[in-house]
Amino acid sequence: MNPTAKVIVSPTCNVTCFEQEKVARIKSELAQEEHLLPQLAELYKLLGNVTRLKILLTLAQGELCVCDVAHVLGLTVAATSHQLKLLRDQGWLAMRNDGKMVYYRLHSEGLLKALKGDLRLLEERLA
Amino acid sequence: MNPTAKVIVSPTCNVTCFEQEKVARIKSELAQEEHLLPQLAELYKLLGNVTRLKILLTLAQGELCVCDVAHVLGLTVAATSHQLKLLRDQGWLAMRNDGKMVYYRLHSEGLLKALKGDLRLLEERLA
DNA sequence: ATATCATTTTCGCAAACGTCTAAATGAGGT
DNA sequence: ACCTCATTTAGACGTTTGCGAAAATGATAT
Repeated sequence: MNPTAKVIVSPTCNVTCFEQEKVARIKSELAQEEHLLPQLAELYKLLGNVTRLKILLTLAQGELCVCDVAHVLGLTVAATSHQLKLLRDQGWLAMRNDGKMVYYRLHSEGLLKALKGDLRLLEERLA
Repeated sequence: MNPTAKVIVSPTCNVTCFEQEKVARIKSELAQEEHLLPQLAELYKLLGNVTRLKILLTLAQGELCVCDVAHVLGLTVAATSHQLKLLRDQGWLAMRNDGKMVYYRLHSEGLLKALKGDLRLLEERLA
């Protein structure tokens, strides 16, 4: 097989491409799951923050009001409320209103299970 | 039970705390897994980016040189190399040197499996 | 040794992030 | 009505991130 036949330069990114047909195949396969990737990345961004991970583990113990969560975290109530909102906006937390208090809790078990699974991956790698 | 007995103001963060003993218990339990949380957050930060997710899915198909990965992504080689390095630095990618070419591949199956699991969580929620 | 070419590194910049302070909202209690 | 207090929102500030452009590496070929 003539090696030069496999080399091509992309018109879009001006980059040499060696395995042209393989790249093309991967691109088209990728395009099919592409619609889910932004959502998955959003989820991971949400989890990529120690404060929010602590919130999830905290609420795994049951619902708490904002200032108690803030107390656990050692953060401002404002900062805590902000992070709670981010988790709630993506549907992972639910809230309950009682007088002037607001109680937050996990909305589903699924997220916590995924989290535990990923933790296991991390522990495996350490071993 | 006297309600005022449960209310306390933190000396550190100056925040009212209602369920003092529950908060204290959660804090101490959290402290035990605290050493793993930064690592877990780092992993999630790494995954919280569509470009890097695409790289992982791309290399799931087998090893590729940097410029072919760049071609799949539609990005500069420099940007691609940068993202590959981030994934490699955390030990999720391996590289092989062949002449002036560098071939990257997944270092373990575990990460991809975790990723698929988290994707499933996302799909469940949509249903 | 010189030129070529894949890759990496450095630099700069615009956008996003995490927290704080301060102001706004909203629900009770007096 | 007014005050108090839990919570949320707005504004500001320093840090981090993702990318491109350009320079630096490193290896091969002539």
